[in-house]
Amino acid sequence: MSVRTRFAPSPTGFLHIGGARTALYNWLYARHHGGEFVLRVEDTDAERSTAESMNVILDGLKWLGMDWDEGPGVGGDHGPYHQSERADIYDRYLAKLEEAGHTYEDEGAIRFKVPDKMITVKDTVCGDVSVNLKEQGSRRFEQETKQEVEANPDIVIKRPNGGYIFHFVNVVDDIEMGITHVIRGEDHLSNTPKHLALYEALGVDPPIFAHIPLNLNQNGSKMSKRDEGALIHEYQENGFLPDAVNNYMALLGWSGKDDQEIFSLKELKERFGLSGVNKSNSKFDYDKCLWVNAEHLKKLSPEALAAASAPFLEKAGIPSDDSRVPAALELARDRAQRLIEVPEVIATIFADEVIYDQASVDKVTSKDTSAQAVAALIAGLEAATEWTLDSIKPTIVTAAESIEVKMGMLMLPCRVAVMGSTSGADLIPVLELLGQEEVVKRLKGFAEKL
RNA sequence: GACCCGUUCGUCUAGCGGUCUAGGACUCCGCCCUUUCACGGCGGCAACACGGGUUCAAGUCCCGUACGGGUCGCCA
Repeated sequence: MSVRTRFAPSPTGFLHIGGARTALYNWLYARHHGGEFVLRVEDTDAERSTAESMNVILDGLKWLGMDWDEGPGVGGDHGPYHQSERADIYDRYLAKLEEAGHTYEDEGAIRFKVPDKMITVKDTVCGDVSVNLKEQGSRRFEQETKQEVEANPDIVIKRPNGGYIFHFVNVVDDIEMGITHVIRGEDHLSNTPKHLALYEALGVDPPIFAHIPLNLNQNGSKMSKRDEGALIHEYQENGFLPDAVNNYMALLGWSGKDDQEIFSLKELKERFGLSGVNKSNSKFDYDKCLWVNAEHLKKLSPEALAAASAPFLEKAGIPSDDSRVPAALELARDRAQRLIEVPEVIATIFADEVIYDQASVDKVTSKDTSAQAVAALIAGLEAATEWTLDSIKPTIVTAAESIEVKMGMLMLPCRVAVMGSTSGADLIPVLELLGQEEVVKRLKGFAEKL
């Protein structure tokens, strides 16, 4: 059986991590089975839908590396892919429903008669879930008054203004687009009996449903766009790798059932399956997401690292054609969890002036041995006849011996004098990259502070 | 409130009746490596929500309770 999945976002102006994760599961499932992934825009609610708000979502998906076989920008045989342009299709389906006597008018709106019987959702993740819509819908809970009131269980499928309602268009589109597997958030589980009733009234076999658990924030409530890590474009801006984000999203609700946690997109594609999806909601953990990104960073080829870092270097004013950049990036890769941290680690190498971190400076200047240490460093390093990775360390050792201290006593002052901070990249390679002249210059500049 | 779903370390999870004195990962804490910063290595803290069953045997099956989440729109 061929597989066709879909992601059907409404254009809200943000690609939310929950939505991206749903998209990912659908995409992964389709790709794993060699099937198709369809993108459809649910913009029936015209007020909040703009081209721009949709582009944000498309850009997010593209950045993550999810391609769609049909949908906005690529076309396909089942278009149009914006619900706002599919009115005639909905009209056609509504006529079918009307003919079969499944609908009636109610104050200008069209309602669908809900059957008075148990409807069972056979969910791939959640198992069988049964409900009687007529019974259920005959009462409604009013949030404001906290009261149950009588209600019409028959669902509205068309508004008096002619607009169609989600449940109806969702079902029609999935039928028309030949969707075989509907993978969506568990918040839709309770809606699914309505959809099943619609499928039956239309005389169409429903697709396979899989409702995936929700991602919650640290407080255990639904993630909102204010929560850290909620918006995909922020990952991009902060220097996360797309594959790392995919990796982390996949892990939120899916497991490969072994101890592997770091997956490339390709591996995810090979291994993803609905049987690995679990039933309970998960809380988003930014720290773990950072760790996953760091792991992906470590695995990047030098070329890929350079390419991914380029925008961040540019923003920091580091010339990417500087011959020292590749070496500097290697120094940064192990201590940055995100690309945005890369410039912080290596900026001092490319800076004309050392930018001193006051706390680091204080730490060094408060020691009365520091002046002597810096003097020894200047003397030793200035006199060096060789300046290579291998030669610098012995030179510093010799300088330390000249004032009868251990090398460790010189490293911190040297670090702060040259790099401006007690933390940062590996010192010796930085010295090598900077060159003898620059290092001595920086040491002398720092000596004046003492 | 009614209905639906869920409940293993703080968090993500493994576990599909015996191999569980419950495994891995993140975080945190030690130690080692490093005469610098990290990476890394090793180790530690830490969980089967509760109560009843079923069974020779239950984290694993069943039923309750509690807690959490979801749905109940002429939003999607």
